[in-house]
Amino acid sequence: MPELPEVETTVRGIKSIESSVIERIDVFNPNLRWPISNDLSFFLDNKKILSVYRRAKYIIIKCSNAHLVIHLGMTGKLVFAKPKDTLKKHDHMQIKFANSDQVIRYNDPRRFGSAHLVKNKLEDFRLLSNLGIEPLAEEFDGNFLFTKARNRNVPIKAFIMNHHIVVGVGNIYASEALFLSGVRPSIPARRVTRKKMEVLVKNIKYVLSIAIEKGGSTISDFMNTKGEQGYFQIDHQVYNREGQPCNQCGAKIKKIIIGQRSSFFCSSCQC
DNA sequence: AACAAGACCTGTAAGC
DNA sequence: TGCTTACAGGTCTTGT
Repeated sequence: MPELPEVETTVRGIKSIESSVIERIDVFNPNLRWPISNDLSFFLDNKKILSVYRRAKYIIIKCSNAHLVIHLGMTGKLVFAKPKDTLKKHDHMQIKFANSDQVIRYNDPRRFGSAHLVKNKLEDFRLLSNLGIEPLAEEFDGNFLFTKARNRNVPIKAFIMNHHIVVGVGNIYASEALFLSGVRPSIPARRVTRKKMEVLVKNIKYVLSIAIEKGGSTISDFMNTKGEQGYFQIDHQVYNREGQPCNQCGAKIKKIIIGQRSSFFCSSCQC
């Protein structure tokens, strides 16, 4: 469950582990995108969790002596369970908390996710050090995006999904934000006007915020595992609606491939 | 520096 | 029913 709102929902869902002590970490299957470090347990057992937060789509668990950084990839999930619950297929690791019969398990069928032990400065960690701005930050505005887009010929959709520019805009919300902005996903980034960039930024913030709100509404169910519920509540205007009528004008939604990713748009509303 | 394409995996649904 | 194929929410790495 990977787009930014789902990651944010996950972070909020596990926020309660802050100030808990990790009793032990068990790695059942280290094979993720990168192998899980085998000294995770050595460094983090009996350490206190100071805070849990998100940067881009990374979940950061700050412990007293190091950071545990988790990415959910395409299909990763963090779910609460009881220690005696039987392991599920694709459970890769488990964090057990002291004085509690609660564990968090990381499950990831496609293994595009990862988990890292960061012992040194977090800012220097190679996967975090070159990231762009947070989409919900105030400094992310029309001027910022317009300026960054000078001399950039990539399609605007690929541009807003480039996390060296802005992080956390995934394939679904890129299509949705472009539709709401009346901007065709295939046009070169440099050709989007300043005014359109302002609208686009507002809509990126809008779709992500709404999705976080909706995901947030299922947080109480989160511990019961139904993590994906929030995701499917969201009404998509264009995503995955090829051939169906546009909700604004009735024209058929089209699908094209941009940067090897499916992209959906209305050729009448978006130019 | 910028961009395109390849790579990593399994599960599911559609097509034959 | 069973086999084959296409495709899926991400992003790092390699090659032009």
